[in-house]
Amino acid sequence: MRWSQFFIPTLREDPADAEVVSHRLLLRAGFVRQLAAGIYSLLPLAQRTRARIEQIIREEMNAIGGQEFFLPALNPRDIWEESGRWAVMGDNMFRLKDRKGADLCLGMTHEEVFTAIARHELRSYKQLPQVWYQIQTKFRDEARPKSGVLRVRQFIMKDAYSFDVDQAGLDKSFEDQRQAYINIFTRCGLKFSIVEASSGAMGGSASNEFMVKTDAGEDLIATCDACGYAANLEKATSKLAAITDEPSTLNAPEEFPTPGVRTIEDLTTFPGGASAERQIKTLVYVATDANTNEPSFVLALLRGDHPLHETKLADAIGASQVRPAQPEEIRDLLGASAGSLGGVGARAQAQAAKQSIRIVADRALEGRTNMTTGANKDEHHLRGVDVERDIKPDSWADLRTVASGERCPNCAAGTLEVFKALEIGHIFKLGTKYSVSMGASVLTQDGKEVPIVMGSYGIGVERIMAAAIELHHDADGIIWPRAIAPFDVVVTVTNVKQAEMKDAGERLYTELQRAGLEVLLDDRDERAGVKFKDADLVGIPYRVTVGKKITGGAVELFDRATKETTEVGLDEVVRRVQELALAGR
RNA sequence: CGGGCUGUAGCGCAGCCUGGUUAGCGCGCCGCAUUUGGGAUGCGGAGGUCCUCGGUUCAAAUCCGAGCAGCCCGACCA
Repeated sequence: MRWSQFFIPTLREDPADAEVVSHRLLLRAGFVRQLAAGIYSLLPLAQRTRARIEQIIREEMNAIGGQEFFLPALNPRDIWEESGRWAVMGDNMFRLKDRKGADLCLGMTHEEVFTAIARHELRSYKQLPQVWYQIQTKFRDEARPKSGVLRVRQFIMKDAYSFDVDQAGLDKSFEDQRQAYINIFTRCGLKFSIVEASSGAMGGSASNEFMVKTDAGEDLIATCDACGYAANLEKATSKLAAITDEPSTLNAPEEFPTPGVRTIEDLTTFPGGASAERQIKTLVYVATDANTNEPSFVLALLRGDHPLHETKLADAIGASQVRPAQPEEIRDLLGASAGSLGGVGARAQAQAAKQSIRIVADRALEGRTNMTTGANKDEHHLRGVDVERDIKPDSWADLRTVASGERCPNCAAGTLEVFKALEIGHIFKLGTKYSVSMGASVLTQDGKEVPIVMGSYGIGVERIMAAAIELHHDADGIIWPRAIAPFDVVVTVTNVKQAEMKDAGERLYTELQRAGLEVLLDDRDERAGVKFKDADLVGIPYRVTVGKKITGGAVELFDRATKETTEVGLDEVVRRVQELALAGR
């Protein structure tokens, strides 16, 4: 392409609304323009990068036997009713009606459509496994689109689905996808972590997220450099130093007045109180059951200095969502305000209020004795509490949020660090959630009908683009990883009015293209400085500068990443660029 | 959905509080000249429903009301 004819609307100044780096640079370098909140147009440069990313994805998907489809984005209501997600998706789903008044939606993901195909066409174990994928537009009516292309309402996703006859088959398909993802993101020049994650409303058993560490991300992950342990904070655990409780002289908890004490912190300084590690934190939640949608009360117990992770609580009790109880709800239930709550006698209190509660205790409380907690009576606490003897939790679960500096759960020496991260891919073992609800089954070798065991695997294409920028940029602009740059090399003619330079640039342009490279020829009648600035901003990995040295048969080769310039003879520049650029593919 | 902020030329902004000639600045854009290796200089020029609707007023970018849109924080997020 010739720059003079190619649409690259670069901006000199930073756009006012762009805060995150990738957003700012995608706008400034002429890759995208915003149409509405969370809706972006990809301009020709972005379209080229997108095509390269998609090509890498296709190659890796095909390498594990994936077959490419293209499904409709416009979906009828009925399949979403069958899976139960017409209701579950709530306001996040774009809905519309056709002329007959029938309900339609725009696809947020495609489990339903792929499963609808599978149930009609897959009959026998002999047809399995199948790995189906597509690269397609997804629609999600985000409550708050933000951060440029990172959180949007319309985006491109590679979504893949595997269909197996049994769990062992799924394990293999999942592992294939995992390896393909590693290849894809590595080829795209991204440094990433694979973390254990909660599968949430997708259902299913296991899931891995592919995360890029960046402050532009919205997730928090914990990683251990020593052993490579990595988990989303909604799953992460850590090793705690053991606490030895002093034996209590009490056979039962003893109540004592604590005027003015409203928090764990207050009680640590209260005469006769207790340090935070020796207190039990009692939180009241209202949980919505994932199956029945019925609300119920849950008491979550944690060590006084440990924060609750709500997703862990929801996962632990099979709730689709949890919310903190309102102050009035708490008073009706336990007869006291937050600040004086406790698990001791809580069941009886709730029963008296004609409510039932479930008590879930964090594992850090296992075996703990002689602790202090609220008495369910305002400004009174109990001391000498033995968690198992006096509270008898219904279940134990990991509920606490880990923090930087805690010990790795997976190795002896490591320490956890918590980082902000951006999710670029997510793979799920779905199991039979959709095949059962939508009736997709096959016959096994011994003639038994079994639901197909499914997996679901997604990659956000624009997020790869944005993550690459978050990771690779400097004060002058983007530094594209070579494999996904919109062009391999830009030939910059410093002065197009000088015939010798112009001609040499044209010749190089042709020769580099013949060598199999994607080449941009900067043939604009601009000053050299403008062209250098633009080339840096757009982030093309290599620049061949055709300038005054052309009279001596030499040009300059500029490396965008290192900013090093080397003088190269005209006769060898094509070979040099070819070596460098193709090495990155 | 709660809280905060913003809407004036393609982009970045001033003007608004305290209403009053022709709405201004920088960048970009067009023409000419001189320049030509890191976002040139001079001269000339084009470009505006001041977000929308309604109200107050002799007079509204400016005051009042409603609405719409965008950004940020939070809640939410297959």
